[in-house]
Amino acid sequence: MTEKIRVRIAPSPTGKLHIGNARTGLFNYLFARHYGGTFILRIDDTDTERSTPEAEKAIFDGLKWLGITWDEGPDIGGNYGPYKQTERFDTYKDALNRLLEDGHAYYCFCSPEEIEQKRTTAEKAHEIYRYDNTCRTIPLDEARKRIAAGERAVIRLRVPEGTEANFHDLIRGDIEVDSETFDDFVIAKPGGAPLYNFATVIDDHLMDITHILRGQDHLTNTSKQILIYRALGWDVPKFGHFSLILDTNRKKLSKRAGAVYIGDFQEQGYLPQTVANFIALIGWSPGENKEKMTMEEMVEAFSMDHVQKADAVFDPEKLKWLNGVYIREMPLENLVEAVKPHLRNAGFEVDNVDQEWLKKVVFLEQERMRLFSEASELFDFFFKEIPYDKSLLSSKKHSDDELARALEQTREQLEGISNWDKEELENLCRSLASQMGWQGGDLFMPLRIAVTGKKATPPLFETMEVLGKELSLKRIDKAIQSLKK
RNA sequence: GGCGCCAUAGUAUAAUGGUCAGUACAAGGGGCUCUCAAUCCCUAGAUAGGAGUUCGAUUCUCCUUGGCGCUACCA
Repeated sequence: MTEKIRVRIAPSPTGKLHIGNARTGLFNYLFARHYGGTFILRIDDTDTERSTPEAEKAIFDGLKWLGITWDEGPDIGGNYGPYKQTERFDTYKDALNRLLEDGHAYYCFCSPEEIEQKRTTAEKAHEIYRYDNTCRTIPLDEARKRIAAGERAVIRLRVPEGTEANFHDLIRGDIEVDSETFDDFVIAKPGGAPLYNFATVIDDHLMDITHILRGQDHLTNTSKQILIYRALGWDVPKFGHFSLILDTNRKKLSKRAGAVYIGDFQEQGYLPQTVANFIALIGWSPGENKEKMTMEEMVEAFSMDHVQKADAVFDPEKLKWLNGVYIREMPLENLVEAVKPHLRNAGFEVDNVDQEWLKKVVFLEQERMRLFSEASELFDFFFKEIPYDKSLLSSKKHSDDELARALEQTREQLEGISNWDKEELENLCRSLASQMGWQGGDLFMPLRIAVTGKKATPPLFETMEVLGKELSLKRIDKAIQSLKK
């Protein structure tokens, strides 16, 4: 590619940053970086009813969190600004006027009610609704007079009969569209506020966008936009349409699927690099057996050749696995800091405790954690009293009485231990078990449950070491009591 | 309904006009081990169906079926 590449994402600030938008953004970013092009963020806020500043901020924050940076945008400016559509209305007005003067567009005075009625009538008759061109022949000066007199009118594009709007898609190849389906569609609301398809074309052209890479849900818009490019006499950019992300029921990813907004993943304790890495893998592969990649590696490897055509299901399980991979290789200090907010959230004291101790706690769980939000459950016995469940303690091999005696004996020996560290603990418990004629595990499991309240924990003696002598003995006592009841 | 897009194991994907269709997650089994995890080994599992082109198709063409998207004076 010799031309200077310019790509953009143009989200509308009507909600939080959706994972699909984030992926489209990421692909555009990777494409731009790979080819040394420019990546632009534009805010498509022509829908003033639904656009909010909060949503706009969520988009900025979400992209930044993922590590996606842009070269031009509403917050940092650039040579092709402004980068918000609401600030470009004059530009649209000019283009609209040109189209009107040239006869490529015309005013339409049909009311929404009339249109709606015609539409339903057509549907009832099992006919395809197309605008019936009622206002197509109204001369421009007459239309202007009527508007001046207070009538409301939208602006429609004049689409010649039999017009084709086929195009070549970078991902899908040649797309052929039945020209019968076009009608004179609306490009601006009364008052001249541009509609999405129109504003987008103007902006993409004026911002010198070379490749429009977006979701497959825009595939039908593309043909309409091509008609607008032609009416304006502009070159048509290249298009590529990514597949959609589906939930595990093969439906468009919705809130029911759990996390669908980038902020959700952040809250649940996913690492940004996990999420960026993983969403890149939905619908794209580096072409070799490689999955875990840094942003730099993805930039290096990215190519439209390996972008998938078929829709892809988002698999939350694999995301968790990947996050676990990243967590395991995190420096302990970072992990401690990452986990703290989640522990605080669960009501655990993490600030006024020995930080070295906290590090040990986190270290014990590092390879067991897939999500930061799992921390509170994994760690609870380090921070709060545990419930004693006799049935959990009981085993098939030994009676409760035997168990209680064994624990009493163990407790006694533990009491006199000189160095409360994992080696000592293990040596002592092992010899105790063999004295009793027990398998190590037969003693370790009740001990584990006594000190942690859980069957699955980090290695017992390391855990006891971190728990400390006092607390460990206290818990063993309680366990003995509950066994005797 | 109309228009469009898509189709490799449960999921994400790799590959070639011609070896046992490869990898990862998930699943099952095993090793290690005080449990869990991590890790290692093993197993099962896919080219939607039907025609055609071809010496040969999972790959190219067509049809069927299925899935999805769009069908606004939203974006």
